[in-house]
Amino acid sequence: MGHKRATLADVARRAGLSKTAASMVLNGREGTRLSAEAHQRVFAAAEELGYRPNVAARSLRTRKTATIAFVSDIVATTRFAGDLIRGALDAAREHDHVLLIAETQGDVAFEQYAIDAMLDRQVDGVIYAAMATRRLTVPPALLAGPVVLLNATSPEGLPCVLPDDERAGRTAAGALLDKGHRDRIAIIGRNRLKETDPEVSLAAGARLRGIHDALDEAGTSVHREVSCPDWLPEHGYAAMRTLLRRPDRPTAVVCMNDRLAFGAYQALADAGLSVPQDVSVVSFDDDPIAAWLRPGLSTVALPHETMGRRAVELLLDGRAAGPTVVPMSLRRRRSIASPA
Amino acid sequence: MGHKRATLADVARRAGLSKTAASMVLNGREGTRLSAEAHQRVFAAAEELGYRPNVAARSLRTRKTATIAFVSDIVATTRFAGDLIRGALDAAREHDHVLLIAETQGDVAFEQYAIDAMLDRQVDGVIYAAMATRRLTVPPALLAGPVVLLNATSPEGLPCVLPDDERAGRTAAGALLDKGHRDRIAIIGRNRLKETDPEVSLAAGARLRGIHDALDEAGTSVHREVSCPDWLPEHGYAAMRTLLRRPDRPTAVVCMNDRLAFGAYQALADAGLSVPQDVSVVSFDDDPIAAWLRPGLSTVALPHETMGRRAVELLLDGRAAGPTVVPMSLRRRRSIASPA
DNA sequence: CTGTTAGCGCGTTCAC
DNA sequence: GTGAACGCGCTAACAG
Repeated sequence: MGHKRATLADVARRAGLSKTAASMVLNGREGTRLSAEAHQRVFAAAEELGYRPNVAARSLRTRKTATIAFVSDIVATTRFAGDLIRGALDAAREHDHVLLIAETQGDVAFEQYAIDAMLDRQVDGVIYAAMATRRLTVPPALLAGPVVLLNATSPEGLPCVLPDDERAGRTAAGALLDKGHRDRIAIIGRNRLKETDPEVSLAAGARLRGIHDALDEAGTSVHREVSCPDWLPEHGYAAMRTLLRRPDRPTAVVCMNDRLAFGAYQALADAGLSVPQDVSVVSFDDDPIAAWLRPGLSTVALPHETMGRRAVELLLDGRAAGPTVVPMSLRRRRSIASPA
Repeated sequence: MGHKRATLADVARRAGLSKTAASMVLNGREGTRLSAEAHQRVFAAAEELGYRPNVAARSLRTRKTATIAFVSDIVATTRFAGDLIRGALDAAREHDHVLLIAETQGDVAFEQYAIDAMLDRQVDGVIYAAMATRRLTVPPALLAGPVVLLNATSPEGLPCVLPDDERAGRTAAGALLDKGHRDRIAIIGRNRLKETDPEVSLAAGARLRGIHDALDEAGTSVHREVSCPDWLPEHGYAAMRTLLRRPDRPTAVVCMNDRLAFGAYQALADAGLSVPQDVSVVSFDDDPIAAWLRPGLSTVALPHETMGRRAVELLLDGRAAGPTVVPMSLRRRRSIASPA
């Protein structure tokens, strides 16, 4: 690949100057040390030869590769991984950097491999990403250089980027309160494990706190809460069915994520009820299905692209410490109405 | 990053040998040239120092970086991008390689930037991926080194990896025929642009041919075909409604992708019809929603993970030319039954 | 047989 | 403005 590329020596020769001079000119060093004429000649030569520096050679001296490692636990599983990566990619490009990616699949051996591979390539820093917002422990090898955690925190208090799930909870509940819902708001998706183990999820507890706080402040409280073994459509379906079995049906439901909401929609349809006339629904994530549902699902969006971007900015900036919280905003669609 | 790493010189010194000896031992060169004892000493020293070669330094001489560029048009938009990448990542790891990723966003300037950045880093080859199966023209700069197209072909006849959409079409139609559907099979998702412009889609035409061929061979033909401006749920919804307006309602429908099928499900539900008792549905892609729908949607899966894997295998193997076709298989769920 | 010396590859940087 | 060394690992040529 890239066989007969012009080297700095070629440029220097063509410009009739030394490699040193060429290097200085091309790197914009030393304002007046070289004549304007020398500048012209070097630029012209570089242009004519299509010169591009060899990053490997350069990094040997400078110890900078303009390359960032993006290591995540799982890239393929969730639709959101792509947004995280895209944001990171965009920011990297803006700063003339490039991304080396690897995934650990939650496997210690793979993780070790990935980290070694990145370090062998002298990356300038690493972004360590989790696909579910959670706390994790960072492999010690990473602590030697710049790291930022993406969608995760760690006990070490490293710089990290997190979505603001607590405010998202307030936002979701607020959207319902604003429309006049009050004493018949239910929650679908309580889950003890997700709520109590920060290594599993940080989102569940935070969203819940936000919801409860908002209702508290409005002088009311949750009507009913249904637990789910996981946050999948089938669990949302079952949860909504149990809510509908009771006579005092809720006027509104907040689902802990969009997949649950999808299941809830199905249960409502099966029961002959319609959204939002009979029951309003609000949720979290802004999964693509939120827009595909009929009526469109109002949901508080995960700002994954922004988060990915912020992570590389923090990494390149270098002076960040502690968490950076990215706001989540409500995508208003048609699933919320005033109670009948 | 990686500040005080041990160098080859450190290893050699500790082993009491020259760098040459250490290098040869560590690279497994020259069977008997060095004593067994020397081998021991070098290995021991390397082990004790945690030595790992500096890839940049090595590549300066060998011109190999054990790094593959993965350049795609769009990573974030579709859920499938992740699978393509994951497959590539897995195969890369198995061959001790690493992936440098970039996306062009369909923008010529971004593409130029990405390619230059990859080439500057002396990647061993590039995988050029498209998120929708289509024909594209490869930037000339890439033709200088090993390239494989992923989910795309090019006029140049470069090595490429494609899903077998034509057989997928036969498979989908076959699943319906097997259950006894015959003269009332409809298609949702005809689209002249996708079917005729290979730079837009190669999948549409191929799937359609497969479906038609299978019906031909069964001595029948398509009952009705509905065009859609795009392959989104809303278009599937509209298409199904137009089918249902006619008195001779189809007994089965094949949707050109799962998102259309999702819309079709909604229209059927709105009409009070049920899948598969009233209408059977089969589709393509195996989007996650296929499993979430009720009943589960039977669909012919895009083998994205396998394709990603195959692409790096082809690239590293080096001797491939022309297309490699990856089979698509039917995910049997509950959306197909015998006609009433 | 067992090993070493002396560059090389490419760009940066120090001392003159 | 320049020569020469340097960063790190590989390798042709050479020597005990």
